[in-house]
Formats: sequence, structure tokens, C-alpha cells
Amino acid sequence: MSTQKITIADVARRANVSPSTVSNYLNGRVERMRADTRERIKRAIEELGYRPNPVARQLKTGHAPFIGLIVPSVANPFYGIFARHVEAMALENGYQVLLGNSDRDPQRERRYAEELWNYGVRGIVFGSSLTHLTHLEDLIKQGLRVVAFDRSMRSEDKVLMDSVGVDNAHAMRMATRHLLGLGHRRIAFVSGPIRTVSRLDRLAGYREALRDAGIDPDPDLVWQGEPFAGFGDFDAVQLGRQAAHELLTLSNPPTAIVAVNDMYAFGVYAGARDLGLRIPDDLSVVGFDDIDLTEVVEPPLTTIRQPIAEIAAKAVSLITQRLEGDDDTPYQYHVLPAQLVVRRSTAQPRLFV
Amino acid sequence: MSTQKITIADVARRANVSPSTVSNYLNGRVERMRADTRERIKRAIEELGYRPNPVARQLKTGHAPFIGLIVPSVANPFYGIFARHVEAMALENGYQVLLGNSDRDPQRERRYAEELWNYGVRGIVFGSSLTHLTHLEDLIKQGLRVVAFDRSMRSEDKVLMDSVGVDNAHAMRMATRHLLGLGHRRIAFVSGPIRTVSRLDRLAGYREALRDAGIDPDPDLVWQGEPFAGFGDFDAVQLGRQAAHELLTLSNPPTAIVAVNDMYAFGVYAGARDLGLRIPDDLSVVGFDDIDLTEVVEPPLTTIRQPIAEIAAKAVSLITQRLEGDDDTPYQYHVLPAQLVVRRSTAQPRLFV
DNA sequence: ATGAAAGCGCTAACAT
DNA sequence: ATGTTAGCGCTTTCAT
Repeated sequence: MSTQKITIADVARRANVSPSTVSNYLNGRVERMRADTRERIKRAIEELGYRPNPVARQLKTGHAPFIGLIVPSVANPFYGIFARHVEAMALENGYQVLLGNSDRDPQRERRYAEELWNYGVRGIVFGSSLTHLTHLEDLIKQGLRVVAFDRSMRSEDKVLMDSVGVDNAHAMRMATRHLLGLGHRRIAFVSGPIRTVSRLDRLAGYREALRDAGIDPDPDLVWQGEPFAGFGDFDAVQLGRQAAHELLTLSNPPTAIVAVNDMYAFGVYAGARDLGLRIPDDLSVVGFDDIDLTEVVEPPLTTIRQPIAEIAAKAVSLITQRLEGDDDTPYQYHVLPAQLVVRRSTAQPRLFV
Repeated sequence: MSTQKITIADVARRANVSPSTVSNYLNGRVERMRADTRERIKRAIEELGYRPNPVARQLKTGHAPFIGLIVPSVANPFYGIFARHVEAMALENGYQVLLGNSDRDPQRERRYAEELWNYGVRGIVFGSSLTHLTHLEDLIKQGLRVVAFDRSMRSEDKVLMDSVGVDNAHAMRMATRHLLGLGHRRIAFVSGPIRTVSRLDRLAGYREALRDAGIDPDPDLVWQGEPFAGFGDFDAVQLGRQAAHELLTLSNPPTAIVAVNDMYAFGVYAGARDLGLRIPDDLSVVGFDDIDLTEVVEPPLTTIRQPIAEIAAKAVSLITQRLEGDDDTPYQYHVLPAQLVVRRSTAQPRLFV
């Protein structure tokens, strides 16, 4: 069934040259190669339908033309789109992307990172960064290069990596202030498990904005769901819905909700509707990310826009730079601007006193 | 910086055995190995922190513990979720998933498939199947095993592969009949470029249902968008919106729209709203896929549910079976049941005469 | 129960 | 300008 595999030796034989000459040809070392030799090799390759075996090449060279990408879950369209942007930028730079979903589980992150490392991958982009990175420490010491999405610098950090992202605390302060400005006083924060730096920062920004307005954050209004079976972000919509159910049936319910991302916000929409509440009349909602669908839902969602294409481009260029020579630049946190996009999911609270 | 790499020889030396014995240990051939030998090897591996080099292993054995997955775009949550299910099933079977996005472009499909093949991947799941598969023919002849999502058998097919999916024509007939049953007579079909078997089948089902009801399909009501820059499914929402704008401003506009998938349907929601039309009062909409968000949008979307987890499970099991021995079973199209889920986006047409 | 040796397909000194 | 050679790290007969 399967055709004999063609090797570099077959090509060499047919072109009447040595394997090394073919190898030189394949790797572009053709400056001082006679034109007719080049031509014979080219023909032999075509006629035999030869394709180099990248596995053998990699065993020899030690490098792989890959970068890893580990995201919480491509089931969240934000990460799906992020992955597409990373893929596009990587291809432009001559790299393929190897994607893994971690569900924000350090064990799975570790497992993927280690496997990638074993396969010769030396650069990984993380689509979220857990608060503790000890599970990556030894790999980084061995030479793995990492760029994390959304890892604001933390003094405890002993691990070295670049980071790209928006200022999450600041962005969430903007979102919360927007609601405060409309007159809201009871504002809830809805999130899944807070295990990443970005979520911590978003929660901090929310609290700061409240305090700045002289409001003492009510712990009952910070809702953190635990994911159901395995799939983490998979459940975002369902968790948001559950959050809305629980928060809006409190004896003293919130008049507004900020969600940790747009998917949770959409879940809140559904939960509010289940209870017969209308947005923004009975409840204001703010999301985070500004995925496509924010414009489509009814009412269109007020949210924080992340410059996702720019973030992906920056992440890839940071990785490829370190991989290809310049690895002396100090590690940095590159902050790109986030923006509050006001749509129709936010309004003055109904009982504005 | 980077630690010396530990090889099987280092382990052998430290455990006072030969490399072949370590290899036997690693590959579970330990039946007639002395317990203390086993123990020494185990200790040596731990103490050295040895991790086998899978690239060298693969060069020797020729196999890679991977299956490929090529989908149109993980920016579409349907494929994001599909990818998660495939990943989960593959991991259970001892395989890693290598994901690529094709944007339904045969060239990119070919490029990915070839690259995977060169890397030793012998099984690929396709998340959509183009009408022509000539670009895969030679790879399949060489031994690549393929299972396609949604490839109903076509007589012209010379290429051999299994397929899994719903009966798209039948499903779309159900959707269209549902609208006909409500009294609609002018029903439009909205899709991106129709380059896949499933989209052809859906279009055919739509037409059949109309003809069965004695309605001659109006070509003006079949809308096929061309994607903008590069990203195909990326644009689904925008294309759906554009479709709504164009269709609903016809002199004799449709009273209902069936969309080729939920993302297009959401786009139609936005487009209708742009024109001040209300769903379902002024326009009924039916989607396809039943992604999570269908329950969240307002009004919740009537759609066709695909049993996505079952489809993913079946696809992976078909591939792994052929990869691991039983490759004699004839190639088949496995049809799983689709289901019409009626929500609130469909109603009688306003001017029901 | 364990070891010696050959080789998977390629690259890169180092010859010539 | 091209060829010779020695591996990269592992697996797998075949010996013992």
C-alpha cells in the first residue's frame, strides 16, 4: 500500500551527486554550486516526489520550527480568535503553531510544556498565566522561552519571561467607574475560579474603583464559580447564568454586574432573562474582551476591548526574537491599551435614589 | 544555560546495564527482567531526570503518537468545541492532537496534511470536507487515513475515507419545513462560500423542502457571501449581517431566513436589528449547530442540534481503529441523528395571508 | 536475562 | 565545487 519512502540518498543517486550536496541544495547553500548540478538535483527531487523527513532533520539539528501555544480553551471564542492570530503571525515568521488547551490547570500546562520541550520546541506562548509558575521553573532554567499573555510583573516572580497584555486592573477600574458614574452602588463581580494573574488584577481593579467611590466592597457580590466536569471555559456561559441566578435573588441584589469576560456576561444575560429581568432596565452588565458577538446580542454588550491582534503579534515577535539570537534584552511586561466600549447593556439603575 | 541533555546511554551507564535494557524497560518489556535491574534503571532515570527523546524514537519506529485535526477555523466556537472533544477523546486513546485551521482552502488543507504526513502523522480528522478531494488523493494512496466530518458519500468519490456526521440535507429539510409549517413562503438561505459537501447538502435540503411544498426556489433568496481578508469563518457574523441587509431590503423580501450555521444566524440578528426589524415578529431565523450561545441570544435561536461530542468520539475511534490494525472494514458514512430545537426565533409571518 | 551492533534519514565538519 | 564520514538518540534483531 504505502509507497517506498524516498530518501536523500535516492535523490543523490539519481542526480549523480553525494547526499551532502543534496543537503546543501535543500538548505540553500548553493552559492558555489554549478548550475547544472543544481538543475539535476532539482529534477531528481521532482521526478521522485521527494520530501525531506523533518524528523530526521530535527534529530540532527536539535531545532524544531514550532512554537507552542497553550490557552485555557479554544471553546472560548476569544482564545479561538487569539489562536488564529498567533497562527497567522507564526506562519509569517516561518513557524508552525502547536496548540494545547489547559483549562487553567497547572498540571495540564506542565504536561503540555514538557511534551513540547521534549519535541524540541523552545518557545511557548501562554494565553493565560497562572499565579504560580513553579511548574515551569525547571523548563525555563533549561532554556525554554516563554511569553505570557497578561502576566503583570509580580515581585515574587522568580521565573523569567516576557509578558504582553492590557492593564487589567486599570481596565476593570474603567468598567466599574462607568457603572458608578451611571449611579450604580451595588455592583457585582462575576468570574470563574480566580487562578490567573489577569483575573486577580481584574478583581483588584473592581475593588479599587469601588473604594475610590467610597464604597466598601461587599464580599457577597464577588461570585466565583467552580467549573463543572473538566472543561473550564467550556462552561463559562453556564457559570455566568448560575451567577446571575444566585446574585439576583439575594435579598439585596446588585443593580449591575461586571463579568470577567464576555462569555460570562452572556451567561448573565440568560440568567437575568430566566428571572424576568431586563437589561439594561433592571440590570446593567459589562463584559471583557469585546469578541464579535458582543455586537450581536440584545442588547449589545458594553465591554472592554483588548487589542487582540496586536497582542498576538507582539507575543510572537517576542518569542521569535529570543529564539533567534537576541536573548539579552531584559524581560519586560508590554502593556497595550484597553478601551471601554459603551453599548446598550448599561444604563442608570431603575431605582436611582 | 541549558543543562546537558541526558540520553539513554547516561541512564544505562548509571544503572550498569546496556542501552537496550533501558529501552526494554521504557517500552514495558520487563517480564523477564530481574527485579533489581528494573529497580536500578528506575532509580537512574529518576536521579538523572531522564526524559526519552520522542524525536529519536520516531525516527527509528516511524510512528508518531499524534492525530491531525484540520478544521475551518477555531474562531467559530462550534469548531472550538469540536476540537476540545476531539482532543479529549484522542488523549484517552493515547494520542495527541495537532490542530490546523484551513479556512476551507484546499491549498491550506493540502499543506497541513502534507506537513503532518511528513512528520509521521498517519491519521487526520477533517472538520469539514471540501467537495473535491483530489488534493489529498496521493497522500491517501500512500497510506494516510482520513475521517471526514460531514462527507456524505458521493458517487464521484475516488478517495477512500470514513465519514461521520448528521444527514445535512434531511436536517435542513426539517428546518425549512418548520418554517413552512408556520406559514412562511419566502424563505432565504444564508451561507458563506459553498465549497463543502455539508453546505451543498444543506442547500439541497432547503430546496427540496420548498419544492415539496410546491414552491419554486427563488435564486435571489440564496445568499452566498465571499469572506473578506483571509480568515473565512472568522467573518461569519459579519457576513450574516451583510446578508440580512441585502435580503431584507429586496423589493420582495423574505419573511424567514435559514442560516448555514449559528454564527451566520447571529449575524442575521444584528442585520435585522440594524434595519429596525424584530425577531420573530418581522423575521423568523433558524440556525444550525446549536452552540451554547443559541440559548443566550435574544430571542433564543431555533436551530438544528448536532451531537457534537458523539461525532468527535466516533471520528477519533474510527481513526484509531484503522491506525491500530483493523484497516479492512469497508469505508463508511456514519450518520448520527440531528434534531430540530425550536426556540423563540421562529413564529408565523406577520402578514400571514 | 542482558548486550552488541546496525540503522532510521538527515546535517555539518572536514577533506579533497 | 563536491564527497566522506561521523553522529543525533533511540529501537530492535540477533547473540550469548
